This record gives sequence, structure tokens and C-alpha cells, in this order.
Amino acid sequence: MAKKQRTAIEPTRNEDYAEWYQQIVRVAELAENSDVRGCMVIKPWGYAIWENIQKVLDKMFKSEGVKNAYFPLFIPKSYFEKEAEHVDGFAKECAVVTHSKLEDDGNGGLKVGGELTEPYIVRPTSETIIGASFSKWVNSYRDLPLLINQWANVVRWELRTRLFLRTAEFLWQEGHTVHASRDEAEAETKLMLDVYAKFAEVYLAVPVIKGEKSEGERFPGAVATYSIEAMMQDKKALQAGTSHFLGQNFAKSSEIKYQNKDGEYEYAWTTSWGVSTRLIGALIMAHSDDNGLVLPPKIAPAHIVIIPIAKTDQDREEILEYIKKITSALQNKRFDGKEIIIEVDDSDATSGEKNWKWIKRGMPIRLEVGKRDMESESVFMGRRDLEPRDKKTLKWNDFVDTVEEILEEIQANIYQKALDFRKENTLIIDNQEEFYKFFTPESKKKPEIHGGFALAHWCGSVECEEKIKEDLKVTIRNIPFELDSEQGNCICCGKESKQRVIFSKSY
RNA sequence: CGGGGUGUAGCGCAGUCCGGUUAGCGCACUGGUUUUGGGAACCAGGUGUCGGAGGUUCGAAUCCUCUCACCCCGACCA
Repeated sequence: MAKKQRTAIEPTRNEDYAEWYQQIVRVAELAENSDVRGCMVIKPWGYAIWENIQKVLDKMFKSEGVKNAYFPLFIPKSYFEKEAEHVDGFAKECAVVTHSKLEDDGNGGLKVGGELTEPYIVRPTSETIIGASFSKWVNSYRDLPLLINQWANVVRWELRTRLFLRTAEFLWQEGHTVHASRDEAEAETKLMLDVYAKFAEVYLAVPVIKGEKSEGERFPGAVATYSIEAMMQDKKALQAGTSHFLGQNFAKSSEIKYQNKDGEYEYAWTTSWGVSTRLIGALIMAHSDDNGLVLPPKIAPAHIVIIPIAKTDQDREEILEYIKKITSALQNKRFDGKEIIIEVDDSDATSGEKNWKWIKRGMPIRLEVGKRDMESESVFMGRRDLEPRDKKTLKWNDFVDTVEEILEEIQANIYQKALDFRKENTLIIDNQEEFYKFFTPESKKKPEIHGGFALAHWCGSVECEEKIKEDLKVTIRNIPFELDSEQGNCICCGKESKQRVIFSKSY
């Protein structure tokens, strides 16, 4: 048997996927656990990814007419109580502020004091507090539509946390809009879902499936919830973004009313939509390999690392001069309409170590520049979408001339790889036995990576959804828009069905 | 929140069952020498309130009680 090739990340995806994920987060220096239960520290490299996500999305929202605003972190308990389903959905995971000060406890410590008359809830989502403002802001049909977004942190007291995927506190954006008609609100809900899908596919290079959530998976208080679902490399689904049509539920509980053209008062129609730092989890699990993080160039904090390779101080000086020539030529180039970000790793680690460091952090392009390259006016290029040792020499000015195409190609390759993976692991299944087999690992003790997306018929009943969940831990991810309605029989009960849905295990 | 597991140096771990020199190993780190185009070698060195709090004991990383955190599997969820 061939000797196992050394990988930068151990264990590999196949050996232990969950542990591999944690290693990527650690080794790529994205985030770490803090001393606060369930809360993470996002490190500079990870935060830079989030900043890029913010930049791009913010621009996309604004071009749809959405404006940013900011609402309080604290929500009075009474606001929460107004929407019954909403309370049910979030009550079990709320952090509650009940006191306003700390006092000397006489033993060198502190005790809490100043009990509040009404407890405040640290926002798990802001529908109710934003609704309170909206009810004041909206008076006339002329005030509509009202399109607001907030970049914020929210707290959900999760019992089981995982860095980026589910943390007690996370960063996100939440869009909240108000409309005069049902149709307009529904159109907005879908429009924002389209924005998310475009963002995921074009920037994160993560192919997603848009669709509607089943009733059981709906946002508490929503009339309809739409999601984008992505496949991770362990073949599980990750919900990467949601957009909710809230009907008049929240308008009624928050008294968001407007006067129509006839002077009559009507309840407005609202939507909300959000994506979170979970997207970074999606990014990691969709693309990274056994050597570390793989970043799509369009979202990477930097595009190129240049590693000088010098034997003597004098060589080093000359090589750095040569590198300066390359970087200043690159300054005139644009990728995705933006400046190309270059890191020159002049630290005194060995070239091998530096090389691997940047592989692990997912840098799209590595340029190794030594005396040989300098003399031949070349650079030695490694790409993160290729194998670590699959590197080639090219003239430095050719590199500068084609850098944009190279980055585009890396972006496209990463996307294509993820799309191919999803296709390979998406099956149309009409036979129940096959369906159960698809979702059952061969080894029960240490389940191997198995399953995927099953496109199967579903009659629409909660009972069938529940049964499959209980038997296989498989849920309906969404009812995809892209699948046309089609006659068939429910994979569970055999009754008539008009539509296939995506079944999958999920995060 | 239920079941299981783990906390010993920055990271990975041994030592714990059966208490007993100064708590150890590998990697990383610091200094030096030789190296240098693919995760360098050798020499020297620093690093720990053994997760925390109590208790038992002449003596606790080791035994007991409580507690906290993390990981895995559930339930819940973005």
C-alpha cells in the first residue's frame, strides 16, 4: 500500500470530519473559543472575511433601495409577548437582563443589584423592537415601502455550539421591510432570497438551492420562509440564508398601520431576511481540503502572497527590489472591480514553512520569488485550487497581465468543484427502500460520510416529515423553486404528491 | 437540556487505575552554529497556579465532593 501522503490538516475529512472542521478553523486562524460559554473570538483573518461579506452584501442591499439603521440590543419582555408563535420559537434560548448594577458584596467581590422593573431580552432577532419603531414611522401609503437593514450581533442561548456554525452570540444582518400589499411583500421576500443566492454563488462560490421551507421548519411567526441550501463536503445541508414573508402577523402585533389612498387604515405586510457569520462556516465546509482553508478570491482578505527566497542578505535586498517592481505593476490591476491585495511574507521562517502557512490560510495565489526567478524575470506560482506541489514558472509581466484571469479561473474552479460535488451527491429517489439505504451509514458506530440530497416526493403532511426525521434524522431542507411540479407518490406514505423536495441531513 | 468523553506548557499528548524525588515527551518558542527552491539539522535554553473550588492525607495531577469549559451523539435552532 502506498504511503499515506502527508496532509497539513489531521485528521483528514474522511477520517473525522467534525475534527477536521475544527482544525481548519484553528490552523487557518479564523476564530477560537473564548472564556465565555459558546461565544467565539473571531481572529483577524476570519474577521477580514466577514468584513468582505459585509462590504459586498451591503452594496447589494443598497442597490435594492435598502437603507441601514440601528436598533437597541435590548428588547423589553413585553414586546416579545406580543407575537405568540415568535415567543414559542425563541423563549428557550434568550439571555435576559434583570439587573442594572454591581455592588460590593463585603467580601472583596461583587453582587448584582438594582433589579429592573421590566426585564430586557438581549435580541435573538429584532422583529419586535424594529416593529415598535416601524409603527411610528409608517403612517401613510406614501411611507411605503420601508426598506431597512441592520448589521448587528444577536444572542441565542444555544445548548450545543460550534464555531461559526452555531454560537451563542453571532454577527449577522437582518433586513426588515414594510409594504402596502401582500404581493409586494412576497416579491421583496423572494428578491432578497435572490440576492443571497447570487452572493453565495458569485462571491462565496457556493452553489445553493432556493426554495420554500416546510411548515415545520418555518421561522416562528412567519407565513412563509424561504431558504438557500448548500451542500457541505460531508454531504450534509447547510442553510446559508433565510428570507421570511411575515404576512400581517408582526404588523398586527406591533400595530404597523398605514392610511391607504381612500383614507382607510390597513395593516401593513412585512418581511425579514438574514445571513450570519455562519456563512464563514459554509465557506469552510464547502471548499476547504486536507491541506487547509480554500478561499474564493472574490471574498479572500488578500489575493496574492509573495514569498521571497534568499540565501544571503544581499540577495534578499535585490529580491525585495524585484518584488517591489511586481507589486507596483499589480497596483494598476483590478479584480472584480477592486484593488488586488498582496501580502509580502518577509518573515524569516523557511520558505517551506511560509508556503504551508499560506496554503493553510487559503491564499488564492502564492508567488515564490528567488534569485533564479529574478534572473529569468519570472515568478514561481502556486494556486490554492491546485495541488500544493503543482506549481509553475511564468514571466512576471505575463503574470501581471493575466492575474485577473487567473483569479477568475480560481474562483470558477472552486465553484465548479462544489457544484460537481453537489451533483454527484444529489439523487432522484422514488423507492422507499433506496431512500432509507441512502441515508443509513454502513458503520453504525463510526458513521462514514454518506447520504447527500435526495429529491423525493412528499405528500405535504407533517406526519411524514416527522417520521422520516425520526427514522433517519433527515429533514426537508426546502421545496426547490427550480423543480417543476410533477405527479408522484410520497416517499413515506405513498400518497399522491405534486412536488419533489430536498431531503437531507443538515447542520 | 439528556447520554458519553476530555481538561497536564502555545499545540498534540504520557503520567492518574495502585497518592511519594525537582511533573515529563514531541512539535512550536528563544539564542547559537551549519543549512536553505519546498513543511531543515545539531547544540543550548525558557515555558506549567496538572480547568476551578472545597475535602481526605504527613504528602494530591493522582482519592472524594461540587463546579466550569470543550468535544461527540441526541433534542432545539441561523
